[in-house]
Amino acid sequence: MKPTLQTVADRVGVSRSTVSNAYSRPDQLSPELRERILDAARELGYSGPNPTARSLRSGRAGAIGVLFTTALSIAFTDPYAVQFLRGLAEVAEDNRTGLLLVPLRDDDEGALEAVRNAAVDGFVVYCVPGWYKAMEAAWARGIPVVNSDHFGSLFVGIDEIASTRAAGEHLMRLGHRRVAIVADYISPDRRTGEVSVPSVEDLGSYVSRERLTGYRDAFAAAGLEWSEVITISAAGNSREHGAAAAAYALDRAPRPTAVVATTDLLALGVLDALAARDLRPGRDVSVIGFDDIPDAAQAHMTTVRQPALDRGRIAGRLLLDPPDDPADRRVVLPTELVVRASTGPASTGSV
Amino acid sequence: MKPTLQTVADRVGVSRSTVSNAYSRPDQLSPELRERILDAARELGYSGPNPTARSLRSGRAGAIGVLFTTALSIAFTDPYAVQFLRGLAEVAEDNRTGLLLVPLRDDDEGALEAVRNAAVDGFVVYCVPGWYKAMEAAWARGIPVVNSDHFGSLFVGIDEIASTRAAGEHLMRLGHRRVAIVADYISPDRRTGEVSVPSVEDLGSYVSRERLTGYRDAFAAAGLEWSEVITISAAGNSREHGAAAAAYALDRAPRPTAVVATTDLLALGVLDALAARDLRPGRDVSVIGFDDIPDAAQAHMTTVRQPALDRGRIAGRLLLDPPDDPADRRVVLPTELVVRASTGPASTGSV
DNA sequence: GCCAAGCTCTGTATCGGTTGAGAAGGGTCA
DNA sequence: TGACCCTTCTCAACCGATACAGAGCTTGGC
Repeated sequence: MKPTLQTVADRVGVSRSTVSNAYSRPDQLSPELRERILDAARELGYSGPNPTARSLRSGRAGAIGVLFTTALSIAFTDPYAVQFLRGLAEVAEDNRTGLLLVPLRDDDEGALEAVRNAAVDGFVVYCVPGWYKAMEAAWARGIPVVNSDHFGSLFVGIDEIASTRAAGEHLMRLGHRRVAIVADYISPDRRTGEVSVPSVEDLGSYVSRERLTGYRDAFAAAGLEWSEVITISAAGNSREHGAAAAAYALDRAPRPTAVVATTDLLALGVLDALAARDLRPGRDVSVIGFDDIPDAAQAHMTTVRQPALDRGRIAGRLLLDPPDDPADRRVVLPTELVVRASTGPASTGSV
Repeated sequence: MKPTLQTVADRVGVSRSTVSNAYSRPDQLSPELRERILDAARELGYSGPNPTARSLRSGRAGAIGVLFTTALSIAFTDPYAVQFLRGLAEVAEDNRTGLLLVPLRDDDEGALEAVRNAAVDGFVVYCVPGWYKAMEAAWARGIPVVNSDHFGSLFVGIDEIASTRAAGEHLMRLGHRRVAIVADYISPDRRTGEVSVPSVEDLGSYVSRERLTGYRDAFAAAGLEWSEVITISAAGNSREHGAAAAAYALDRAPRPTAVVATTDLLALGVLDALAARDLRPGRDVSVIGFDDIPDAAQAHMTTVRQPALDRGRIAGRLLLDPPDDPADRRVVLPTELVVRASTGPASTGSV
């Protein structure tokens, strides 16, 4: 039988409360008694109060739930995601809180159960497209949730629309009129290939929806109809998927003069696809990404910089100490268009 | 006030147990009553049994603790680590279990508390060098621990010594006699630079200790004294640190004809350092890594392949269902020396 | 010398469920 | 008709701790 508080209490001849205090509120008892208690505990092999029991009584789980899509590895493969997580972990660490990764299965029922069963003080929704019911379940738990789409929930993010609108305007100023967009999560079956996105508003994924909206608006302002823009679905957010998707843009005639992507990882894949075809970024085809991960700078890629680390940190703070004022519950961080060599004037050359 | 089982029970007019059964043991009550209960729950905004309370009673936390060193981001930056984690997550998912990342602070006391406070069913020790007391605390919890150094604990790994011995023999066969080793966690203050490692056995990090031992043995068998081998500490396991460390080997005279590293990430850094000096891998200087991450193949780098995904999977299985037979509690997976272009005959040229 | 204030420690209620024994009611079978 | 069983639900104990009120004893101020 594992020792409990009571075991130790009996051994020392004090009450259970006193042993509890020895661990949780050292100022509540004399140092000598505390020492005796800790000695007895050591002797009995008692390694401190049971975390679960403590959680139940104190009402604090000591963990933040992080909801993931199925592909955990993909999530960790994205430097942006890792940075976000790191910011989150930093704050969690300072608050003596852990990070509970909740892998969501593909089947809805399993995902719901996972969310309902997670012993956490709050959830961060992370790379989870809106069509998962899991977000709903998280919200139903009645604990703080960062970045759900629910009204009144906590939010930290950027002005996605304005960010890509700026990028789009940059492209329009350069004279591009044949443009392709590579995006993740815009086809429900998650395949790679050209898809028709008649109304951006109906997209399930928040991020893709907003980023596409920004581009659409910028293009519209310059007189480029959305229906003329080629939208290509990538099966996942990775360099390889980006390259595969880019093929659908680059191998058609007339070839687009610009290919933009909703993430840097996808955009790096587009650059790979250019290289494979001996096309020069910024001259033959302009490319824009999103996030500004370290590799983007190395690749001299134009992109939108967003503060990933800060996003994570703020998500953590919002969760662990939700502000009362509704205005403070939504934080919008600034972004910046970083122009590098991968964008240039539209090539007027043939095909 | 949040609704509880009792709230729902009162509403429907049944006992608390019955409501509990409605969620956890549907076969114990009539379908109609169950429906009525679930309806009432929905109406009251009750989202299922409190996970913490359930854990307390049932004795299952529903999470595996993953102990990390401080730099969470570093851990996620290593593709090997990500693969391992992915294997673990896969098994966890199948067992309706989450992954609790426990960030360990630098100060011992904080780390201990984090370990003692984690509501988990077991721990996986992950990139934690031996000098952290946290491992001790995990063991003291009396729950399964994978890969602690304790006798009788669960273990999944590879024969590190034999792996690097094979790599070392490969190097010896090629005639190399001026060799440098780049390793992480071999200097307590974690700085970059040449360090003296008189006795490999005393190294705190299990992994570095074993891998260096394998090389030492292979070198010794070929008549190369350990004291003649240059050992260089890297401040962390990353490409950049690897490159920085490599400088201490490459910029000396006579220059070593081979530089081996304890991880692929470090070895890739060594290759970067070679490139910066216009030295040809495999011709001017031979390089060997460890892990065989995808980038290693792309860089044509000789390395030791270990099954990261399987390691994660098996770690998970050991933890969630520890075998009774002590023999089954230790799993040693096979490795393979993958010879690529980064190793070649020792260059006999001047300096 | 007396009362208030402080310091230590105890007792009891409670956190929100799960569990196994058993009660009530209806049906089957000889 | 009575013995027996099955289904459906209730009861009371328990999981391992924390919170809070208050008891007993020392101190300190006046």
